[in-house]
Amino acid sequence: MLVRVNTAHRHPIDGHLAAVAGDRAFCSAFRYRRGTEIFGEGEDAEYVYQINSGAVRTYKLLPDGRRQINAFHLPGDMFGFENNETHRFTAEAIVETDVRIMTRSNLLGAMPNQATGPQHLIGFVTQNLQHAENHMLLLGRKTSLEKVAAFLLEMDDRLAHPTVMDLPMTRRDIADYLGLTLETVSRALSILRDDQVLRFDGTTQRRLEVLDRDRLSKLDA
Amino acid sequence: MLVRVNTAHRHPIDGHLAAVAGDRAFCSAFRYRRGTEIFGEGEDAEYVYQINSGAVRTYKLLPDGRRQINAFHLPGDMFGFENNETHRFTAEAIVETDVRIMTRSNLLGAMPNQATGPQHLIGFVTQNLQHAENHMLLLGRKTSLEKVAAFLLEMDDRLAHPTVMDLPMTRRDIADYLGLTLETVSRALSILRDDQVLRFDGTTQRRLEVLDRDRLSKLDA
DNA sequence: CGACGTGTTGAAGTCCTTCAAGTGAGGTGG
DNA sequence: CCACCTCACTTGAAGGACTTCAACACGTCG
Repeated sequence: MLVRVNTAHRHPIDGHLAAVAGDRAFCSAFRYRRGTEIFGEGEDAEYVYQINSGAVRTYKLLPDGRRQINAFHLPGDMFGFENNETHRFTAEAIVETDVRIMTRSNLLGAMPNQATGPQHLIGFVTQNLQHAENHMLLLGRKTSLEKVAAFLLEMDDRLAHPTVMDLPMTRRDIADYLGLTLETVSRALSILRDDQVLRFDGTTQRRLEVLDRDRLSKLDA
Repeated sequence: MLVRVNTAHRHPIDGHLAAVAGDRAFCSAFRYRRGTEIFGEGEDAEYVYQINSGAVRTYKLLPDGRRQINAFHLPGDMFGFENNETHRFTAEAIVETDVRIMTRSNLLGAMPNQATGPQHLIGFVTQNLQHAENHMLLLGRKTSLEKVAAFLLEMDDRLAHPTVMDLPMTRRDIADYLGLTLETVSRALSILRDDQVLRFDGTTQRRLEVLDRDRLSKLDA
């Protein structure tokens, strides 16, 4: 499973949720099974979540079912914080996932007691915005191969360049993240495999090793 | 020219910049000619801007020149505020544009004096994030006709549903905002014109009237 | 074991892009 | 004042990248 070690992409709000919010904050644990909805688009934003283990996808749907995944969240990541009262997208556990939960009011109530509270919050939202801006460039202007290369580099980076990556998401998840179909993602991965840029590890197609990061970077525009 | 009247999309930081930041803040005016760069990606974020009149595009470029426009900014809009020290994209005046400028440090220094300062800032960033999230769905999962319909609805809404819209941006700008080519945008607009959804006003193709907002909404997924 | 979920690969199709030509408005200079 | 240039836009035709449809392989799990 994925283990979060990297510091480059670390959230400003890091470490244990309760530690950030202060002692008064109440923080409890929860477990979601694979495929379970954590919260839905439009629901009241009662809680803020931090992943202990597992992985989460957040996405929006069009009326006819077309899906756009905004982001994948890995251990250590915080998600579900909304400035307004309701969630702007749906969150689902990709695999069995352990999270820490704190009520929004507890977090907000505890924050101002610490001088760095509001800065942390702005930093968190800003980081999400930055990711979204980069992703708009990817979605609007990159080719399928560039998209898949960028995805692999992002995962590789967030997993601190492990020798083998064990991706929690399906090809369809990747496709809905990159604005492609699952077949196109599969084809792109096959091309990269044939070009010796990556290697599938074992029988499962989710475990792979990046063999040539330089070439991958060049492929990503 | 565009006149900002609408309240629905109004920024939390509204009204005159200096009024928001407090009396101590120093705020000056500046004018940019059509096509001029206001700031570049990677530059130090010294100033925060608010548009008095005109229009601004913010965008990112790929090494080979492919461009993705994140957002169009109209009178009343604030832009250029970065939580980190450098600008994450380039800003250019689309037409002759008057802005109010305040140094980042002045704004940040004056903000905490007002109880609502940090909330305003978070709200501003959150609003940008919300727009980016919706735009990712558009870029990744909508068809060309849906994209153009969504663009028209967005402009119509931000201009408070005027009888005639006078768009400041070119077809290429619209295309780079929607992840399309200018020809595809032009074709989509022609289809909408032929279908009596909109009408071009006069000889210039930038001035147009939305004839059927309901049909436009249905076309936008 | 057989059913299902996931992934790969091929072939056909389609939407958008690319290439190309033509129109019209606006600006410049002789 | 108008020829001339340029820029923005439209429209057609051809091409291509990605999607859609389809078949098959492999692991997992009831």
